[in-house]
Amino acid sequence: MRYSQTLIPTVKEVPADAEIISHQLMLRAGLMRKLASGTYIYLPAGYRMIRKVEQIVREEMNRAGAQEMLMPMIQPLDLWQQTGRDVDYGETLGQFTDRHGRGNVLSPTAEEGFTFLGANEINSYKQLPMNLYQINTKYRDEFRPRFGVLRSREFIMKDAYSFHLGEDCLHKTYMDMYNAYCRVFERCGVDYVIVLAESGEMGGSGSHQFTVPCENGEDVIVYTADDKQAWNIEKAPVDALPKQPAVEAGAAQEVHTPKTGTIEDVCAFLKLPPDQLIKTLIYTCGEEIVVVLVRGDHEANPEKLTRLLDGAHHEMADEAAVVKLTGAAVGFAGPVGLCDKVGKVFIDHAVAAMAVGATGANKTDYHITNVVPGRDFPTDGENVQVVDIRNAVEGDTYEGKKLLFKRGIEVGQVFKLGDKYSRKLGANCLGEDGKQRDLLMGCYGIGINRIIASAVENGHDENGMILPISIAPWEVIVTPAGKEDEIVEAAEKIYQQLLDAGMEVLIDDRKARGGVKFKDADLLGIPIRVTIGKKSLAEGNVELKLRSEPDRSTLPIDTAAQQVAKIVADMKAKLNEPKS
RNA sequence: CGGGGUGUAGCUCAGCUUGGCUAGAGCGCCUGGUUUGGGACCAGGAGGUCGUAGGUUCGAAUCCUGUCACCCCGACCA
Repeated sequence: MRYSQTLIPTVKEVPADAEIISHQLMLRAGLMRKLASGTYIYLPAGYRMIRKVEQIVREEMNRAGAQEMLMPMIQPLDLWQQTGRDVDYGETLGQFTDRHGRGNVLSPTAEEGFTFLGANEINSYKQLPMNLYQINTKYRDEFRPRFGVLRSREFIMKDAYSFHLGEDCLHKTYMDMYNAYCRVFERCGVDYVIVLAESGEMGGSGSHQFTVPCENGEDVIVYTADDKQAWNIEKAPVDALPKQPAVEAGAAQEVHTPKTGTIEDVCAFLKLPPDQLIKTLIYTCGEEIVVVLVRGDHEANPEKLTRLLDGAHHEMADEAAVVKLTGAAVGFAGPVGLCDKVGKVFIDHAVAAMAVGATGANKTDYHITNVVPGRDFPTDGENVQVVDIRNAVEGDTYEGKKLLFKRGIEVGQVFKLGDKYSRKLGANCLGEDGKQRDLLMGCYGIGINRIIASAVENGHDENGMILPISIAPWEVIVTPAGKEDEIVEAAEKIYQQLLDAGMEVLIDDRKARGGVKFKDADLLGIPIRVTIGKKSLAEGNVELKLRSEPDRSTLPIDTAAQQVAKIVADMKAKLNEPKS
């Protein structure tokens, strides 16, 4: 590829609306441009990277026995209504009505489509296991796109769906995909950690997430101090806190606390630290009211609640429901006298461990102090459970081991879906025994664009990107530093030799000064630069500069192409080595 | 959706508080010349309905109102 004939619009200045380094560099290096909030145009260099990542994914999927196909991106709404996910996805689901008045969905993921296919085409156990995938554009109407490509509305995802009868069969494919994912991320040259995850909107019964540790990540990873176990924050379990020693608490007492709707206000007013408050969260789950109690300084964990409700759809109660239940304005709910009036009460361990606390009085502008769990409200009973229902925080332990936190970018996730979709969409088949059973499914996603952003987050310096050779837009850049005929001719010759040796090469044939070319080559993060300059050429040499190394070296011009080919091969081989 | 911020040349921004000649700078782009291994220099040039609609005014980039777009924080409130 010739630089002069390619659109690589690098810019010197940091774009004003890019906050994080990967976003800045992807714009500055001319990989992409923004079309609108959360939608990006991929330019030639950026798209080359996309295709290279796709190709690695494709090879590993095929190796793992999955078959590539293509699902429409626009899907009928009624298919989504059959699984109820039109509701579960909510506003994030992009929809439009066509000229015939039919509802359509812009696919944010494709369980429905693939299950539809499975329902129609899989009839016998003899076809199983079956594992299908696509690499396709996904659309999610994010409430707030941000961080460039990390949370965009439109993105490219590899999504695979497997079909089985029997847990063992599902588990085997699940592990095959798990291992394939490890190979994908290793080959792409990104560091990753595997964490136990909740299955979120997907529903199901087992999941691992592949996360690239990085400061700007949106996900929080929780791991034990011995580094043996890791979870997504949504899933991380915490030990129950030790019961605080009982104190001589007087009787519970109502206190007038005007205009104190938030924990902060209440703390300030009552002069209590937040860990002595009990937060009362009210949810509706169908017709049932569900109450969750957590300590004032803790956060309830929606995924843990979902699990406790067996995946039933629920949401925060609206204002009217809260007023109706508590008889008070929002902000003054409390457990005292409330537990009999609701369907379920989940009390976090940390609340049950409190000796005494303060909480809402179910009366507008009043709180109650000196509340003793177990005395003033029940901590057991038919509808009351003490459970782990909050997010882990600094200082928590699990099985006695200290929990630590770091941020990361989720680049892939594997799920066991069980029969959640197959049951609803009638995807069943005949087993060996001639009996009809629902198929078990697994699903497996990889965010293609996020792999690139992650690689940039973790591979850059003050001059630009430092890319792994497997996903860099070009493996080698040939830079003639000078416009003398002999330099240009030598550069063209070595360019041709490198091409002939099967490498992906960019020749910077622009009529620009050397410095400009070096800056752009660095910004683009091309792993290997071959420079043809006057001085070294006179000695029969070219220069070699690795993007990841500070120093340059020289190669004899006659064997340079050969040696560069070897370096490229070595770099690639290194990425293919199994992780130590 | 709530809060905050920003919209002026392709990019980064100044000008707005206190309205007033033809709206500015740097980078980028075009032409000519000198340079030529780490984002060169000199000279000349192209490029802007100041997001948009309305209002106030003799006069609006500047003041007021609406609206749109973009960015940041939050959306678990008890």
